[in-house]
Amino acid sequence: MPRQGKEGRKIDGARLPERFGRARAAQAMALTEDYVELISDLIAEFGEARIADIAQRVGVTHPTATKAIARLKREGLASSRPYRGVFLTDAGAALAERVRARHRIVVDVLVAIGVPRETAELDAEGMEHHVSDATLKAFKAYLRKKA
Amino acid sequence: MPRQGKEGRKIDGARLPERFGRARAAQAMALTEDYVELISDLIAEFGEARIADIAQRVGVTHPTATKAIARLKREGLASSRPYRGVFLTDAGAALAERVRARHRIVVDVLVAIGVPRETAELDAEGMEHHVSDATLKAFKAYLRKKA
DNA sequence: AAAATAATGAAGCATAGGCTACATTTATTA
DNA sequence: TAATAAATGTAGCCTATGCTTCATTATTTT
Repeated sequence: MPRQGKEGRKIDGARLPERFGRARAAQAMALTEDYVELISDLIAEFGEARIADIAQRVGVTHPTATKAIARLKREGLASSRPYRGVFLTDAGAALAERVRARHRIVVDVLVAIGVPRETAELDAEGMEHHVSDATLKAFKAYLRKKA
Repeated sequence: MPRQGKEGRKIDGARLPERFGRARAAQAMALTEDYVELISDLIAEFGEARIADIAQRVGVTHPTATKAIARLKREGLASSRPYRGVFLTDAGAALAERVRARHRIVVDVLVAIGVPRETAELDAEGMEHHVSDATLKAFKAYLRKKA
């Protein structure tokens, strides 16, 4: 089979690797978003978010949760002191709020389209992390129009 | 702060870790789906899928692509011989076709809702892997109704 | 056909997110 | 208050997916 040589085929502009780089970045952000939202939920529900509860809800062992929290702290989204609960910084709380709002919108759009509510909740959990601001804006407009 | 003790609070049924386990599994599947679809594209376009082209399009170095292909082979989705191109097994080709069809539907739904085509293509790339069969079915019904 | 170029393979390292096992600290309870 | 139970911390290992570097094999080109 011929190799590319000096005049070899070039990558089509519409299919640059950027497409996949996005996916990898989004995946990293997804975990962050999930943890932050969960911490926010726990604080709202119990007044604090503890490693054991976080681990249990995420479905990992506590050392794994500890590592994740350490990452959030590195990123300035959470804070904690030894043997005490985990708290969100202002940045973390703001992120949690954005995530929560986006989640609601994604679910509402899916339901509006005809997806059963329960399925919508499950799928939104994975999909929401890949919804760009532009798409979110379109979703909001769609819901407004529908209402 | 009080610990759980013998009568500690229990996890709410609606928020079982399953939610997160799903996300982790989906993420693993996503890469598989992307590679399989890409190989299918390359074969359709050039008659063969070569490591170098796969790597370039995915945006990784060739050893990384080689590892990914090795995984596909382990999973029975692809085949290859040293210094030759990569091919899909029947299972791999079938998966590629399903992925392609789902991608189209997700993009079409986003566009129908009012998302700009280009944005829809980008976001669909990430979202599609989390669209369950149930949601896909609802998407199809929605598009039929719209048409 | 030899030399140069392109593609593939293989080895070794890094990082992220999992886990288990064990040490330590805090909170309950006897 | 001492003993027990629960929660947290720490260390070390595993797997997956990246990377760089270097060796090898194919293909082009001279």
